[in-house]
Amino acid sequence: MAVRRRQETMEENREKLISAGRKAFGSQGFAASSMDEMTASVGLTRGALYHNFGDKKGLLAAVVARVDGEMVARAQAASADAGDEWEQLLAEGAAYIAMALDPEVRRIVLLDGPAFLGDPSHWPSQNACLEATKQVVGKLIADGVMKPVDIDAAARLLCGAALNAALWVADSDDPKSALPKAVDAFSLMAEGFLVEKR
Amino acid sequence: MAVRRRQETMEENREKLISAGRKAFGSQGFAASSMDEMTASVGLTRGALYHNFGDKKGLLAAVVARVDGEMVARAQAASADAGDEWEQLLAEGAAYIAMALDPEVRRIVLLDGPAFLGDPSHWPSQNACLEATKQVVGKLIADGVMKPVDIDAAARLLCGAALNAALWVADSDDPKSALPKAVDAFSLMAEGFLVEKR
DNA sequence: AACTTGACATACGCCGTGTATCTGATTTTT
DNA sequence: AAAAATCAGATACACGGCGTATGTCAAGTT
Repeated sequence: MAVRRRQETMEENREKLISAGRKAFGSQGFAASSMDEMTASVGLTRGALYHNFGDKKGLLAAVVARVDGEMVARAQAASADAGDEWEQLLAEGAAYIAMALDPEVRRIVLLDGPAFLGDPSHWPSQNACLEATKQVVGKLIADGVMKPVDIDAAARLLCGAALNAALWVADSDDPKSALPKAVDAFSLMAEGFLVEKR
Repeated sequence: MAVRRRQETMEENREKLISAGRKAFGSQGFAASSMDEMTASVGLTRGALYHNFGDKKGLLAAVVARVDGEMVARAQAASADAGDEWEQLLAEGAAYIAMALDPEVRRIVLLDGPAFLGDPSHWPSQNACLEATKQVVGKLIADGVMKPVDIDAAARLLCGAALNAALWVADSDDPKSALPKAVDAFSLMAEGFLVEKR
Protein backbone atom coordinates (compact mmCIF):
# COMPACT_ATOMS: atom_id res chain seq x y z
CA MET A 1 0.00 0.00 0.00
CA ALA A 2 1.22 3.42 -0.85
CA VAL A 3 2.53 5.38 2.09
CA ARG A 4 0.01 7.85 3.42
CA ARG A 5 0.95 11.44 2.74
CA ARG A 6 1.39 13.68 5.66
CA GLN A 7 -1.07 16.31 4.67
CA GLU A 8 -3.76 13.74 4.05
CA THR A 9 -3.72 12.36 7.55
CA MET A 10 -3.50 15.82 9.00
CA GLU A 11 -6.57 16.87 7.09
CA GLU A 12 -8.33 13.77 8.27
CA ASN A 13 -7.43 14.49 11.85
CA ARG A 14 -8.64 18.08 11.63
CA GLU A 15 -11.87 16.70 10.30
CA LYS A 16 -12.14 14.21 13.13
CA LEU A 17 -11.56 16.93 15.70
CA ILE A 18 -14.08 19.32 14.20
CA SER A 19 -16.63 16.58 14.00
CA ALA A 20 -16.02 15.34 17.54
CA GLY A 21 -15.88 18.89 18.86
CA ARG A 22 -19.20 19.58 17.24
CA LYS A 23 -20.73 16.60 19.00
CA ALA A 24 -19.22 17.52 22.35
CA PHE A 25 -20.02 21.23 22.23
CA GLY A 26 -23.46 20.53 20.84
CA SER A 27 -24.42 18.05 23.50
CA GLN A 28 -22.64 19.28 26.63
CA GLY A 29 -21.92 22.88 25.78
CA PHE A 30 -18.55 24.49 25.29
CA ALA A 31 -17.67 25.05 28.94
CA ALA A 32 -18.52 21.55 30.09
CA SER A 33 -16.77 19.75 27.25
CA SER A 34 -13.55 18.02 28.25
CA MET A 35 -10.98 18.14 25.52
CA ASP A 36 -9.34 15.03 26.88
CA GLU A 37 -12.50 13.04 26.40
CA MET A 38 -13.28 14.67 23.09
CA THR A 39 -9.89 13.92 21.53
CA ALA A 40 -9.84 10.41 22.97
CA SER A 41 -13.20 9.72 21.34
CA VAL A 42 -11.49 9.89 17.96
CA GLY A 43 -8.27 8.18 19.03
CA LEU A 44 -6.18 11.31 19.46
CA THR A 45 -4.84 13.34 22.34
CA ARG A 46 -4.97 17.01 23.21
CA GLY A 47 -1.64 17.34 21.48
CA ALA A 48 -3.39 17.17 18.14
CA LEU A 49 -5.96 19.71 19.25
CA TYR A 50 -3.49 22.33 20.40
CA HIS A 51 -1.30 21.76 17.37
CA ASN A 52 -4.15 22.24 14.92
CA PHE A 53 -6.36 24.84 16.56
CA GLY A 54 -4.22 26.66 19.09
CA ASP A 55 -6.63 26.28 21.96
CA LYS A 56 -10.12 25.21 22.91
CA LYS A 57 -11.67 28.38 21.55
CA GLY A 58 -9.86 27.84 18.28
CA LEU A 59 -11.71 24.60 17.83
CA LEU A 60 -14.98 26.28 18.74
CA ALA A 61 -14.36 28.86 16.04
CA ALA A 62 -13.74 26.13 13.50
CA VAL A 63 -16.86 24.27 14.52
CA VAL A 64 -18.93 27.46 14.39
CA ALA A 65 -17.65 28.23 10.92
CA ARG A 66 -18.58 24.77 9.79
CA VAL A 67 -22.11 24.84 11.18
CA ASP A 68 -22.63 28.41 10.06
CA GLY A 69 -21.64 27.46 6.54
CA GLU A 70 -24.09 24.61 6.49
CA MET A 71 -26.86 26.89 7.67
CA VAL A 72 -26.40 29.36 4.88
CA ALA A 73 -26.41 26.57 2.33
CA ARG A 74 -29.65 25.23 3.69
CA ALA A 75 -31.24 28.66 3.82
CA GLN A 76 -30.37 29.41 0.24
CA ALA A 77 -31.70 26.06 -0.84
CA ALA A 78 -34.94 26.80 0.96
CA SER A 79 -35.36 30.17 -0.70
CA ALA A 80 -34.28 28.98 -4.13
CA ASP A 81 -37.74 28.63 -5.55
CA ALA A 82 -39.34 31.63 -3.92
CA GLY A 83 -41.58 33.78 -6.05
CA ASP A 84 -39.97 37.16 -5.62
CA GLU A 85 -37.23 38.49 -3.44
CA TRP A 86 -39.47 39.42 -0.57
CA GLU A 87 -40.76 35.91 -0.39
CA GLN A 88 -37.18 34.79 -0.60
CA LEU A 89 -36.40 36.79 2.50
CA LEU A 90 -39.34 35.28 4.35
CA ALA A 91 -38.37 31.82 3.19
CA GLU A 92 -34.85 32.29 4.49
CA GLY A 93 -36.23 33.49 7.77
CA ALA A 94 -38.48 30.50 8.08
CA ALA A 95 -35.56 28.27 7.19
CA TYR A 96 -33.41 29.79 9.92
CA ILE A 97 -36.17 29.23 12.41
CA ALA A 98 -36.46 25.62 11.40
CA MET A 99 -32.72 25.07 11.47
CA ALA A 100 -32.28 26.56 14.88
CA LEU A 101 -34.49 23.83 16.22
CA ASP A 102 -31.48 21.59 15.83
CA PRO A 103 -29.97 21.44 19.31
CA GLU A 104 -26.44 21.59 17.92
CA VAL A 105 -27.16 24.78 16.03
CA ARG A 106 -28.80 26.37 19.03
CA ARG A 107 -26.13 25.59 21.52
CA ILE A 108 -23.09 26.13 19.34
CA VAL A 109 -24.06 28.99 17.07
CA LEU A 110 -26.67 30.84 19.08
CA LEU A 111 -25.55 30.40 22.67
CA ASP A 112 -21.91 29.44 23.09
CA GLY A 113 -20.70 31.16 19.96
CA PRO A 114 -21.68 34.68 20.97
CA ALA A 115 -20.76 34.04 24.60
CA PHE A 116 -17.24 32.75 23.98
CA LEU A 117 -16.27 34.18 20.61
CA GLY A 118 -17.93 37.56 20.75
CA ASP A 119 -20.48 39.12 18.48
CA PRO A 120 -21.32 37.12 15.34
CA SER A 121 -20.76 40.12 13.13
CA HIS A 122 -17.07 39.88 13.93
CA TRP A 123 -16.61 36.17 13.50
CA PRO A 124 -13.95 35.06 11.05
CA SER A 125 -16.69 33.14 9.29
CA GLN A 126 -18.28 36.56 8.85
CA ASN A 127 -21.50 34.95 9.97
CA ALA A 128 -22.64 33.85 6.57
CA CYS A 129 -26.30 34.03 7.59
CA LEU A 130 -26.06 37.73 8.23
CA GLU A 131 -24.19 38.29 5.03
CA ALA A 132 -26.80 36.48 2.99
CA THR A 133 -29.60 38.47 4.57
CA LYS A 134 -27.82 41.73 3.89
CA GLN A 135 -27.64 40.86 0.22
CA VAL A 136 -31.37 40.39 -0.08
CA VAL A 137 -32.22 43.41 2.05
CA GLY A 138 -30.00 45.57 -0.11
CA LYS A 139 -31.79 44.51 -3.24
CA LEU A 140 -35.23 44.96 -1.72
CA ILE A 141 -34.45 48.49 -0.65
CA ALA A 142 -33.00 49.34 -4.02
CA ASP A 143 -36.15 48.05 -5.66
CA GLY A 144 -38.34 50.14 -3.42
CA VAL A 145 -39.98 47.11 -1.86
CA MET A 146 -38.56 47.76 1.56
CA LYS A 147 -38.45 51.12 3.22
CA PRO A 148 -35.05 52.79 3.18
CA VAL A 149 -33.57 51.70 6.49
CA ASP A 150 -29.98 50.98 7.35
CA ILE A 151 -29.12 47.73 5.63
CA ASP A 152 -26.93 46.39 8.40
CA ALA A 153 -29.47 47.18 11.06
CA ALA A 154 -32.34 45.65 9.16
CA ALA A 155 -30.41 42.51 8.29
CA ARG A 156 -29.29 42.07 11.84
CA LEU A 157 -32.79 42.52 13.18
CA LEU A 158 -34.35 40.15 10.68
CA CYS A 159 -31.71 37.50 11.14
CA GLY A 160 -31.79 37.98 14.89
CA ALA A 161 -35.55 37.80 14.99
CA ALA A 162 -35.56 34.51 13.12
CA LEU A 163 -32.98 32.95 15.39
CA ASN A 164 -34.62 34.40 18.45
CA ALA A 165 -37.92 32.97 17.36
CA ALA A 166 -36.24 29.61 17.09
CA LEU A 167 -34.87 29.84 20.60
CA TRP A 168 -38.36 30.54 21.81
CA VAL A 169 -39.83 27.63 19.90
CA ALA A 170 -37.15 25.24 21.08
CA ASP A 171 -37.64 26.12 24.73
CA SER A 172 -41.40 26.39 24.65
CA ASP A 173 -43.55 23.77 26.29
CA ASP A 174 -44.90 22.51 22.99
CA PRO A 175 -42.43 23.19 20.17
CA LYS A 176 -44.61 21.55 17.54
CA SER A 177 -47.43 23.99 18.00
CA ALA A 178 -45.15 26.92 18.67
CA LEU A 179 -43.35 26.70 15.36
CA PRO A 180 -46.18 27.99 13.14
CA LYS A 181 -46.89 30.75 15.64
CA ALA A 182 -43.28 31.81 15.52
CA VAL A 183 -43.12 31.81 11.74
CA ASP A 184 -46.37 33.73 11.66
CA ALA A 185 -45.19 36.39 14.07
CA PHE A 186 -41.87 36.64 12.28
CA SER A 187 -43.47 37.20 8.89
CA LEU A 188 -45.83 39.77 10.29
CA MET A 189 -43.08 41.67 12.00
CA ALA A 190 -40.92 41.61 8.92
CA GLU A 191 -43.74 43.24 6.99
CA GLY A 192 -43.09 46.35 9.00
CA PHE A 193 -40.26 46.98 6.59
CA LEU A 194 -42.51 46.83 3.55
CA VAL A 195 -43.45 50.00 1.70
CA GLU A 196 -46.92 48.69 0.99
CA LYS A 197 -48.61 45.86 2.75
CA ARG A 198 -49.48 42.73 0.91
CA MET B 1 -22.22 49.05 70.54
CA ALA B 2 -25.25 46.90 70.06
CA VAL B 3 -24.47 43.37 68.98
CA ARG B 4 -25.07 42.81 65.31
CA ARG B 5 -27.91 40.48 64.52
CA ARG B 6 -27.11 37.39 62.58
CA GLN B 7 -29.57 37.88 59.78
CA GLU B 8 -28.40 41.43 59.22
CA THR B 9 -24.82 40.51 58.53
CA MET B 10 -25.91 37.58 56.42
CA GLU B 11 -28.04 39.85 54.33
CA GLU B 12 -25.14 42.25 54.01
CA ASN B 13 -22.85 39.48 52.89
CA ARG B 14 -25.31 38.23 50.30
CA GLU B 15 -25.46 41.77 49.05
CA LYS B 16 -21.69 42.03 48.89
CA LEU B 17 -21.46 38.79 46.95
CA ILE B 18 -24.14 39.74 44.45
CA SER B 19 -22.53 43.08 43.91
CA ALA B 20 -19.03 41.68 43.53
CA GLY B 21 -20.30 38.86 41.36
CA ARG B 22 -21.99 41.39 39.14
CA LYS B 23 -18.74 43.24 38.69
CA ALA B 24 -16.75 40.10 38.01
CA PHE B 25 -19.24 38.48 35.64
CA GLY B 26 -19.83 41.78 33.91
CA SER B 27 -16.20 42.55 33.27
CA GLN B 28 -14.60 39.14 32.74
CA GLY B 29 -17.58 36.99 31.88
CA PHE B 30 -18.98 34.11 33.88
CA ALA B 31 -16.56 31.42 32.77
CA ALA B 32 -13.42 33.45 33.36
CA SER B 33 -14.42 34.79 36.75
CA SER B 34 -12.54 33.26 39.66
CA MET B 35 -14.70 32.88 42.71
CA ASP B 36 -11.67 32.99 44.94
CA GLU B 37 -10.77 36.44 43.71
CA MET B 38 -14.35 37.58 43.67
CA THR B 39 -15.05 36.61 47.28
CA ALA B 40 -11.70 37.93 48.46
CA SER B 41 -12.50 41.29 46.90
CA VAL B 42 -15.20 41.76 49.52
CA GLY B 43 -13.30 40.19 52.38
CA LEU B 44 -14.95 36.80 52.30
CA THR B 45 -14.08 33.30 51.13
CA ARG B 46 -15.76 30.83 48.86
CA GLY B 47 -17.30 29.30 51.95
CA ALA B 48 -19.75 32.18 52.08
CA LEU B 49 -20.54 31.81 48.41
CA TYR B 50 -21.34 28.12 48.53
CA HIS B 51 -23.28 28.52 51.72
CA ASN B 52 -25.46 31.30 50.32
CA PHE B 53 -25.88 30.38 46.68
CA GLY B 54 -25.10 26.69 46.39
CA ASP B 55 -22.70 27.05 43.52
CA LYS B 56 -21.30 29.46 40.98
CA LYS B 57 -24.36 29.25 38.79
CA GLY B 58 -26.51 30.03 41.80
CA LEU B 59 -24.77 33.35 42.15
CA LEU B 60 -25.16 34.02 38.46
CA ALA B 61 -28.88 33.42 38.78
CA ALA B 62 -29.06 35.89 41.65
CA VAL B 63 -27.09 38.47 39.73
CA VAL B 64 -29.24 38.00 36.65
CA ALA B 65 -32.38 38.44 38.69
CA ARG B 66 -31.00 41.62 40.16
CA VAL B 67 -30.02 43.17 36.84
CA ASP B 68 -33.16 41.96 35.16
CA GLY B 69 -35.23 43.60 37.83
CA GLU B 70 -33.44 46.88 37.40
CA MET B 71 -34.01 46.73 33.67
CA VAL B 72 -37.73 46.39 34.00
CA ALA B 73 -37.87 49.27 36.39
CA ARG B 74 -35.95 51.47 34.02
CA ALA B 75 -38.08 50.42 31.06
CA GLN B 76 -41.30 51.18 32.85
CA ALA B 77 -39.98 54.53 33.92
CA ALA B 78 -39.08 55.30 30.33
CA SER B 79 -42.51 54.43 29.05
CA ALA B 80 -44.38 56.08 31.90
CA ASP B 81 -45.27 59.24 30.03
CA ALA B 82 -45.95 57.71 26.64
CA GLY B 83 -48.98 58.95 24.76
CA ASP B 84 -50.81 55.72 24.15
CA GLU B 85 -49.99 52.09 24.70
CA TRP B 86 -48.41 51.60 21.32
CA GLU B 87 -46.01 54.38 21.99
CA GLN B 88 -45.42 52.84 25.36
CA LEU B 89 -44.34 49.64 23.68
CA LEU B 90 -41.97 51.50 21.40
CA ALA B 91 -40.60 53.47 24.31
CA GLU B 92 -39.92 50.30 26.24
CA GLY B 93 -38.18 48.85 23.23
CA ALA B 94 -36.01 51.91 22.86
CA ALA B 95 -35.25 51.76 26.55
CA TYR B 96 -34.14 48.14 26.31
CA ILE B 97 -31.89 49.03 23.44
CA ALA B 98 -30.32 51.83 25.41
CA MET B 99 -29.89 49.70 28.51
CA ALA B 100 -28.27 46.85 26.69
CA LEU B 101 -25.51 49.23 25.77
CA ASP B 102 -24.35 48.81 29.33
CA PRO B 103 -21.59 46.18 29.12
CA GLU B 104 -22.75 44.52 32.33
CA VAL B 105 -26.25 44.04 30.99
CA ARG B 106 -24.98 42.71 27.72
CA ARG B 107 -22.58 40.20 29.10
CA ILE B 108 -24.60 39.01 32.07
CA VAL B 109 -28.18 39.07 30.87
CA LEU B 110 -27.82 38.68 27.12
CA LEU B 111 -24.79 36.44 26.71
CA ASP B 112 -23.86 34.45 29.79
CA GLY B 113 -27.37 34.21 31.18
CA PRO B 114 -28.85 32.28 28.27
CA ALA B 115 -25.66 30.28 27.78
CA PHE B 116 -25.31 29.07 31.37
CA LEU B 117 -28.80 29.27 32.82
CA GLY B 118 -30.87 28.29 29.81
CA ASP B 119 -33.61 30.14 28.05
CA PRO B 120 -34.73 33.40 29.67
CA SER B 121 -38.37 32.38 29.53
CA HIS B 122 -37.60 29.75 32.16
CA TRP B 123 -35.52 31.85 34.52
CA PRO B 124 -36.68 31.98 38.12
CA SER B 125 -36.83 35.74 37.72
CA GLN B 126 -39.34 34.93 34.99
CA ASN B 127 -37.45 37.43 32.88
CA ALA B 128 -39.32 40.48 33.94
CA CYS B 129 -38.67 42.24 30.64
CA LEU B 130 -40.55 39.59 28.73
CA GLU B 131 -43.35 39.63 31.24
CA ALA B 132 -43.75 43.38 30.96
CA THR B 133 -43.82 43.24 27.19
CA LYS B 134 -46.44 40.52 27.23
CA GLN B 135 -48.68 42.72 29.32
CA VAL B 136 -48.61 45.54 26.83
CA VAL B 137 -48.95 43.28 23.80
CA GLY B 138 -51.96 41.63 25.34
CA LYS B 139 -53.68 44.97 25.80
CA LEU B 140 -52.82 46.15 22.31
CA ILE B 141 -54.27 43.06 20.72
CA ALA B 142 -57.41 43.29 22.83
CA ASP B 143 -57.82 46.90 21.74
CA GLY B 144 -57.45 45.97 18.10
CA VAL B 145 -54.31 48.03 17.68
CA MET B 146 -52.13 45.06 17.03
CA LYS B 147 -53.01 42.19 14.77
CA PRO B 148 -54.11 39.03 16.56
CA VAL B 149 -50.87 37.09 16.84
CA ASP B 150 -49.75 34.78 19.58
CA ILE B 151 -48.97 36.97 22.56
CA ASP B 152 -45.98 34.98 23.75
CA ALA B 153 -44.45 34.86 20.31
CA ALA B 154 -44.93 38.55 19.66
CA ALA B 155 -43.57 39.57 23.04
CA ARG B 156 -40.56 37.35 22.64
CA LEU B 157 -39.85 38.69 19.18
CA LEU B 158 -40.23 42.32 20.19
CA CYS B 159 -38.16 41.96 23.32
CA GLY B 160 -35.60 39.86 21.48
CA ALA B 161 -35.43 42.35 18.64
CA ALA B 162 -34.73 45.20 21.02
CA LEU B 163 -31.99 43.34 22.81
CA ASN B 164 -30.58 42.02 19.58
CA ALA B 165 -30.49 45.52 18.21
CA ALA B 166 -28.53 46.54 21.25
CA LEU B 167 -25.99 43.79 20.73
CA TRP B 168 -25.52 45.03 17.20
CA VAL B 169 -25.11 48.62 18.31
CA ALA B 170 -22.67 47.74 21.03
CA ASP B 171 -20.45 45.73 18.73
CA SER B 172 -20.68 48.03 15.75
CA ASP B 173 -17.74 50.14 14.71
CA ASP B 174 -19.46 53.37 15.66
CA PRO B 175 -22.05 52.78 18.39
CA LYS B 176 -22.99 56.45 18.60
CA SER B 177 -24.23 56.60 15.04
CA ALA B 178 -25.60 53.07 15.09
CA LEU B 179 -27.98 53.69 17.95
CA PRO B 180 -30.51 55.84 16.08
CA LYS B 181 -30.40 53.45 13.14
CA ALA B 182 -31.17 50.57 15.43
CA VAL B 183 -34.05 52.34 17.14
CA ASP B 184 -35.38 53.33 13.74
CA ALA B 185 -35.24 49.83 12.33
CA PHE B 186 -36.76 48.43 15.49
CA SER B 187 -39.72 50.82 15.41
CA LEU B 188 -40.31 50.13 11.76
CA MET B 189 -40.24 46.40 12.23
CA ALA B 190 -42.54 46.58 15.21
CA GLU B 191 -45.08 48.38 13.04
CA GLY B 192 -45.53 45.15 11.17
CA PHE B 193 -47.77 44.14 14.02
CA LEU B 194 -50.03 47.18 13.64
CA VAL B 195 -53.46 46.83 12.14
CA GLU B 196 -53.19 50.18 10.43
CA LYS B 197 -50.02 52.09 9.79
CA ARG B 198 -49.36 55.39 11.43
C1' DA C 1 21.95 6.98 4.32
C1' DA C 2 22.25 10.89 7.18
C1' DC C 3 19.75 14.84 8.36
C1' DT C 4 15.76 17.83 9.07
C1' DT C 5 11.02 18.71 9.74
C1' DG C 6 6.82 18.59 11.99
C1' DA C 7 2.49 16.26 13.61
C1' DC C 8 1.25 14.41 17.48
C1' DA C 9 2.04 12.20 22.24
C1' DT C 10 3.64 12.53 26.95
C1' DA C 11 4.41 14.80 31.17
C1' DC C 12 4.09 18.57 34.18
C1' DG C 13 2.41 22.75 36.69
C1' DC C 14 -1.14 25.71 37.74
C1' DC C 15 -5.67 27.03 38.76
C1' DG C 16 -10.57 26.56 39.71
C1' DT C 17 -14.53 24.22 41.42
C1' DG C 18 -17.10 21.71 44.77
C1' DT C 19 -17.30 19.21 49.19
C1' DA C 20 -16.21 17.73 53.75
C1' DT C 21 -14.82 19.29 58.03
C1' DC C 22 -13.92 22.70 61.50
C1' DT C 23 -14.73 26.94 64.42
C1' DG C 24 -16.46 30.47 66.93
C1' DA C 25 -20.18 33.62 67.61
C1' DT C 26 -25.18 34.13 68.05
C1' DT C 27 -29.45 32.02 69.48
C1' DT C 28 -32.08 29.10 72.06
C1' DT C 29 -33.13 26.26 76.01
C1' DT C 30 -33.51 25.19 80.75
C1' DA D 1 -27.23 33.07 83.26
C1' DA D 2 -24.92 28.93 81.99
C1' DA D 3 -25.12 25.09 78.99
C1' DA D 4 -26.48 23.35 74.64
C1' DA D 5 -27.60 23.79 69.90
C1' DT D 6 -27.29 26.23 65.61
C1' DC D 7 -25.25 27.94 61.72
C1' DA D 8 -22.58 31.46 58.78
C1' DG D 9 -18.56 31.31 57.17
C1' DA D 10 -13.43 29.65 57.10
C1' DT D 11 -10.16 26.04 56.19
C1' DA D 12 -8.48 22.03 53.91
C1' DC D 13 -8.63 18.60 50.43
C1' DA D 14 -9.61 15.98 46.20
C1' DC D 15 -10.45 15.96 41.51
C1' DG D 16 -10.26 17.46 36.92
C1' DG D 17 -9.29 20.62 33.09
C1' DC D 18 -6.35 23.73 30.46
C1' DG D 19 -2.17 25.15 28.43
C1' DT D 20 2.78 24.48 27.72
C1' DA D 21 7.24 22.41 27.50
C1' DT D 22 9.42 18.58 25.97
C1' DG D 23 9.93 14.16 23.71
C1' DT D 24 9.43 10.95 19.66
C1' DC D 25 9.07 8.80 15.49
C1' DA D 26 7.51 8.72 10.75
C1' DA D 27 7.53 11.49 6.45
C1' DG D 28 10.14 14.32 3.60
C1' DT D 29 14.74 16.33 2.05
C1' DT D 30 19.48 16.42 0.32
